[in-house]
Amino acid sequence: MASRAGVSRTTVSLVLNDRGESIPEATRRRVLEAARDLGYHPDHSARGLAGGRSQTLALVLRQTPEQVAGDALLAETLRGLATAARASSFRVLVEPLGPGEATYGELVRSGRADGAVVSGPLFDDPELADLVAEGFPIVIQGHLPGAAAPSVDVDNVASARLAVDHLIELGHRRIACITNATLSYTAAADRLAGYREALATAGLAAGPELVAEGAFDAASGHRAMTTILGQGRPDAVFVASDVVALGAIGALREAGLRVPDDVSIVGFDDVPLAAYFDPPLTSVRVPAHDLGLAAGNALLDRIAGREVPDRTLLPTELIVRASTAPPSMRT
Amino acid sequence: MASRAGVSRTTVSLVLNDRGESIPEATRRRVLEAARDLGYHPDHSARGLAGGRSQTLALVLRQTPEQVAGDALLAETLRGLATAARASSFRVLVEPLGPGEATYGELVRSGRADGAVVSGPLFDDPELADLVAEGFPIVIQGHLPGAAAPSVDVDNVASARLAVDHLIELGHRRIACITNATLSYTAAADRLAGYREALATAGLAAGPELVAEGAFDAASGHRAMTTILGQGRPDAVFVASDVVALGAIGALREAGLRVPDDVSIVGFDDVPLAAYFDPPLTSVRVPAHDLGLAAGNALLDRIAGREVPDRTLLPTELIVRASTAPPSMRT
DNA sequence: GCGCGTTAGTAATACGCGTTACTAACACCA
DNA sequence: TGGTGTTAGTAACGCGTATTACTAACGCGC
Repeated sequence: MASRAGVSRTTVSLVLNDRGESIPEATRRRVLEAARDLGYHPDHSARGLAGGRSQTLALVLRQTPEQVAGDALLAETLRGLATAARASSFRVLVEPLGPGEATYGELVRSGRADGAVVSGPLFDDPELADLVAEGFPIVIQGHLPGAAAPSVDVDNVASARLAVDHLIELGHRRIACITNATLSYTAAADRLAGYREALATAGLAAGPELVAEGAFDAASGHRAMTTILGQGRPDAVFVASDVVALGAIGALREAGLRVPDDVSIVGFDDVPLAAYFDPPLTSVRVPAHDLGLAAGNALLDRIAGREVPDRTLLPTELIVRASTAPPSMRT
Repeated sequence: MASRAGVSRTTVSLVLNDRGESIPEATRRRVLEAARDLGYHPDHSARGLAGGRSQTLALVLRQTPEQVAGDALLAETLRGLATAARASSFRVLVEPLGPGEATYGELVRSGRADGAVVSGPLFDDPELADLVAEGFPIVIQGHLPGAAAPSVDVDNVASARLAVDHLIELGHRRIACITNATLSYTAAADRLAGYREALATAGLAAGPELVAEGAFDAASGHRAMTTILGQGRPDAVFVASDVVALGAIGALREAGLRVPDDVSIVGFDDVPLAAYFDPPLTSVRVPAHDLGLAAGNALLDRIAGREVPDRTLLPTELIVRASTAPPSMRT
């Protein structure tokens, strides 16, 4: 113990935690110097035991490995979360859950983490409900209808409208949609709902032949686009994921169609590479870093016992690039 | 304490840690049931304090925020690391370091983590040397010449040769190279060295006008390609990063050149989207998951006091797609 | 059938290392 | 001399693990 440098552990503790109102500058400095010289850092486990806090936030990834690998925004979200955590001297523990593993409860129950941000598919997650019921601080990243935990997300419905309205304003009429995932994912369902709302508001048709489901990766976008093309060529397509959109663009190219001359495309996420797709992709920018930051802050608030809004929706922004254009004159 | 269910803490500890050779099945079951009913999990801090272990691996990211955001393989590596960790009931703490922050030492010194995988730029990292000197288990992901810690990486020189040899075999003679980063990054220098070796072996020229530096992102690839084109058109280009390659392809397209008809391109990393670039990119596949797995296992070995090879190099594989083809007959 | 060494099964106890009351020592003022 | 701060130390606690200690029950010899 650094107390070897002249004082008791109590004093050391007080100084190192800035609780030393009553400690004169001289003593304080002595302690600080000794700590530095010895490279002393209070043992984290001991602190946790004494204080009942681990100063750790868990990030639970419920996605499949493939989704995790393909999620271009994950790193950013993680950075945001870590930034929020560090501002309160917390750290982030990442727990990627394999399929079928739903055992992150131990993390919070054992006090390994003081709370958790849960991200990914959730609809069939009894563990989440248990933990929330037991009063553990949990924040959902994304949206889970009916969950008792606060959630942080982008406004998927409004964002999709943003994208589709852009296509409508350009003059497109026959607008298709490729979802980012199966509709059991609320994000996918919400984006599709936004698409439908936009069409309805504009009085445009939204027949089922204009909608196809993607599944996170480019391959699924390719398939979905092919399906849609098989039922007639749309003027434009709203693809609810940039990665899926890349596959869709490939399918269009193979069908001999040009983007945006023949078909306009809007993506979603504004992945770092989107600006370098061919053509550069018009997309809805998701503030990934802020999402992590907001989730982290919400979780820290819950841990501190503060009130947190049930639902936090971050704004998105449409980034217009070259994949969208007015319909060409040629029929 | 779960001992409320009939026995002493000692017994509980023995049962829960499978140390109970001398505990009859009946008692064992009783303890297990009580623990389940109460949702009891031993307090992690207390265990850490008693055992002197936190069962935590730190992943320290020394990269800049932009590099982290653009690193398409990070999630995979993290997954691999987490997989290795969990197999020994460790968890992973991620510590993204902002520029100028070099203070991850506290993580290990305070016992918050039992060891660390350090990834990213390292050449100016005195903290790393200190920690290694103090005997903390550290594994470097990547390569830092002169560091006293074991490292895990792909064989960048050999991998680059793989890529360039492919171009040579196709019949290309004037082969350019765009690095993935500044040459102060050993990975970039090594890949460039591999390129040069391949050319030298084949007796081809490698003039400085054929080499340009990228810097992690697509924009830098665009710039680098433009520079190279300004000094004459190459037959093929080895771009030491898929992301950078995408920018380079864009520059070629803008210059009116077709890939692979006019210029062949080989990338590096085999990012998930590479197969959907236009054209699908020939690339060197980096086993990101295995890299994380290997780093994790090496670190766990060090923590357990086992010997670890100084340097582990994982093999890569060339994935041939449509961005490379023999030189066209037209001059 | 008694005494005793064994062994099995479980409990008691001593840490580990901080934090946080609470307390003691000392100086100074009234 | 008693009051009042100031400064720092003592002791209790948090909750496991590991080691030692104990208590039955058991086997065996006489």
